[in-house]
Amino acid sequence: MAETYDYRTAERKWQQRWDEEGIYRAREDEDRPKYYALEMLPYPSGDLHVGHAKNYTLGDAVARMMRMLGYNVLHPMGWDAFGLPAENAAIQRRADPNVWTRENIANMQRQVRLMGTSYDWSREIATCDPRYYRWNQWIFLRLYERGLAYKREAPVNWCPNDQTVLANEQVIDGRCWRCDHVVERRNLSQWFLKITAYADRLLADLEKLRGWPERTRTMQRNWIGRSEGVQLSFAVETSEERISVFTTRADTIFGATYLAVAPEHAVVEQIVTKKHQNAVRDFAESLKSRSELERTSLMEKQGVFTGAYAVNPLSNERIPIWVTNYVLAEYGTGAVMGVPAHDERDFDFARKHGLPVAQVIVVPGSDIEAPLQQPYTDEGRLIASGDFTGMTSMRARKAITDRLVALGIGEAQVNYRFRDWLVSRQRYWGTPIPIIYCEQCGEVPVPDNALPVLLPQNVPITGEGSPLARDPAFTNTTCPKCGGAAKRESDTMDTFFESSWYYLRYLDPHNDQQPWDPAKAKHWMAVDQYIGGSEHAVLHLLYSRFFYKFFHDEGWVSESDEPFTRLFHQGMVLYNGEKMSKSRGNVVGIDQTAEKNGVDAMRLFLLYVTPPEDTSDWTDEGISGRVRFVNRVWRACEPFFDRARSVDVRALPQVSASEEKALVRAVHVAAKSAIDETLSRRFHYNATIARLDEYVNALTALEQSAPDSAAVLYAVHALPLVIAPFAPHIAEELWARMGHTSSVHLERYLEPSEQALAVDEITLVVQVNGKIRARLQAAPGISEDQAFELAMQQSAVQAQLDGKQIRKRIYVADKLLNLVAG
RNA sequence: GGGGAAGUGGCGGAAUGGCAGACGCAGCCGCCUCAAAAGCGGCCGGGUAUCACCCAUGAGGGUUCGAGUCCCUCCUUCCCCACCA
Repeated sequence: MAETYDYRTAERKWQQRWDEEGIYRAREDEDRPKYYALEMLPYPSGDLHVGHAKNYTLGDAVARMMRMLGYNVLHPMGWDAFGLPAENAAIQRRADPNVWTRENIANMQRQVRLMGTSYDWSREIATCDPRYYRWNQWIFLRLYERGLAYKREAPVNWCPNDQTVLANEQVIDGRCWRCDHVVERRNLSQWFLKITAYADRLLADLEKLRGWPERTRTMQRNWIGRSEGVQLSFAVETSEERISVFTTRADTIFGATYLAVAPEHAVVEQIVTKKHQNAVRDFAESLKSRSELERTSLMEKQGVFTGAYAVNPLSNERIPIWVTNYVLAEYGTGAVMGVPAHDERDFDFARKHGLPVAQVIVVPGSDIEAPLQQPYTDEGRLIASGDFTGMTSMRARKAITDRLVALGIGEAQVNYRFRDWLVSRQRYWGTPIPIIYCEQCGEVPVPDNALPVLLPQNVPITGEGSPLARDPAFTNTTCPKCGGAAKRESDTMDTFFESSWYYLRYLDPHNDQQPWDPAKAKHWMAVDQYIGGSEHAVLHLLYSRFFYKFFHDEGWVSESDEPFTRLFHQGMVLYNGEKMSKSRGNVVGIDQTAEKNGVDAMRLFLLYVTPPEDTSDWTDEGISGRVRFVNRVWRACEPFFDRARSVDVRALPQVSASEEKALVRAVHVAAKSAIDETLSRRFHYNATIARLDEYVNALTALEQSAPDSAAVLYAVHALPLVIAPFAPHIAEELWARMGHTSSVHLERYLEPSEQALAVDEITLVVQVNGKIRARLQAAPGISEDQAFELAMQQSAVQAQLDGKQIRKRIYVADKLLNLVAG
């Protein structure tokens, strides 16, 4: 009676063994090339589902492949453990955020292990651990010393539901990224990180990131939003005030027919005339009470006249100053020159409010006297522009900028769309910001030797206001400078702070002298392959690049100033075509799936169902195909354990029959596919697993017809080696059954042999005028003339050539012969 | 409105410019069985005159001896950004 494969027992046994023997532990080793494989660290929300599993399975297959290809692989895992869900659990069911998070970590760690992943658990981190967030505070202080962390009052995004501020990157379509509540604008004093100081490098270095998806680079480019232009000021007729505007189209300055100012702009109060005061105030008030979402979705351009006029510094024309809803207070100077003839928004606004449209650029091929029916936003040759008339737009921009500089009222300027990163949060479950406020000394940083500033336990969390601010035991302290009574900062850090540098802590997770040893960073960085969802294309990936450039400037990391050499976004997993969610109750959990199908089948299915970057659909029928595959692998090997033992898998078997050669070839084709997909970084293991199917199908077939063949014994013994990165448990079990005492995962991968991959016979396609008329079996390397002779003997070819002359012969060696006739 | 990616059987998908549909799922037929499950074998884009030929990779054009693949136009879907001056 044949023994059947018991995946439950085998999986448990091998996971335990790997753990005990620490076979995935990484050590610095100068003799082998290093490879840092990393998946984005998860938030410990409670349970893993097959969506997580896809991410970790892909990363694990890559790490295992690289390990078997001779690389010294670092593959760590940890927990992004601070954040709002823990606090919400505290509010809803009085759970302690610390206990809640620890329990979730324990459960998710169990599930990640259950998947048979090859992580080095000795490097595990949790960001809510004081031994970790201590270094958050340390890094914050270094940023502070460099002037890269600062506090200021600014209009910020406030989520009334989560009772905290949000970074611009966390506001999606005017809504909170976590709870989807409409975000409000508030003027608050908050901590910022000066990411804009790195704007140019963050933008320019995107060019270096050839191993990143193009669309992610484009998204970052657009998010940074660099634009070159000139900032110039207009005199106000009845006031000492001047109004600065930013424009990328200085060449259109003679076409300015009004100035448009944001309602929040400080100059408005100074210049507005008595007569217009009420209208302007009402207008500003009507906008203030609206959320940013309402304001921007309102698209319709509105505005009121201030009664004041400005003077165009080059044409000396007098133009009215309007307050409008379409000028953003936070971008540029909060004011723009309105050029209706050459800007779509200005055109809309001017037409609505009866402002003149002054054309200053020639529209090619049209009568310049005819009034413009639509704005002309392309470049061209200038008219009606004083000294600059006749110049091209490009030349005029330069000349006009030079003139404005000479007049002392303008300068060339670069503006960025993105803003500094708002990092303070009015929440409990995060890293305390290590700053103390003293009445005598002002803002004082906590000294390094007083770190960490511990997050206090047992603080009441109600969901209203900042919990730390209401805890006097925490806020009351003494000033590190003068020793007098002082107050601690009660805000905590955005959790993206922790995740911006965690990949460095893995290198040196137990260091209590510094966040990491720069020598270790020199050895292991940069991350060779980073794998995670595309939802972090801007947020986490931009922040991390910023941090890493700062670390590089400080000399804490060497080599590159980019942390992630190659990036891969895996697609999400649906269930029966629908998004999985707790509320729908259609989440496919890891525990049930592993129990029902086995982990190897689950891993194989996730890699097989689609290319990894595509959205995959989990179906119960689909996984059954891989369960069948695992069982087929077992049945193909089980009767041959004893005989296959003595076969040397590192030497090709002596075989002559074509079926035997075909089987040996199938083994090597599969191995080559696995290697090619890994080294090309395409990771299309769906194709590799199809080759594994063919391998096992060929093996099963030959076992029927020639069970004693050397090819069968070779293919049986090689199978665990070839499937090891994808189905690690059954691979290990088979390997052990064939007499090996050390792990298959520490073996070198099967090296594809040219000889084994070679074919005895090729099929040569014969075309006449591009249509297939015959197929010839021939030896590889057949000459064109020989092929032609054989082709001409084919009746189907003769029939097509009947009465025609061959004008041309196209020959692709070992593939095709095309006869062009007419 | 701008930018990006993609359209191939009932489904997921495969195919360095060279045999379209590998491999699998579902389905159908058969073997095994008292029966079922499992397993094994076969069929499985459409048409017709079925050991053969014709049509077929969203639609239309182009380049080429040859196009699913490259170029242009259009249609559709998905994603991202969206008053950034």
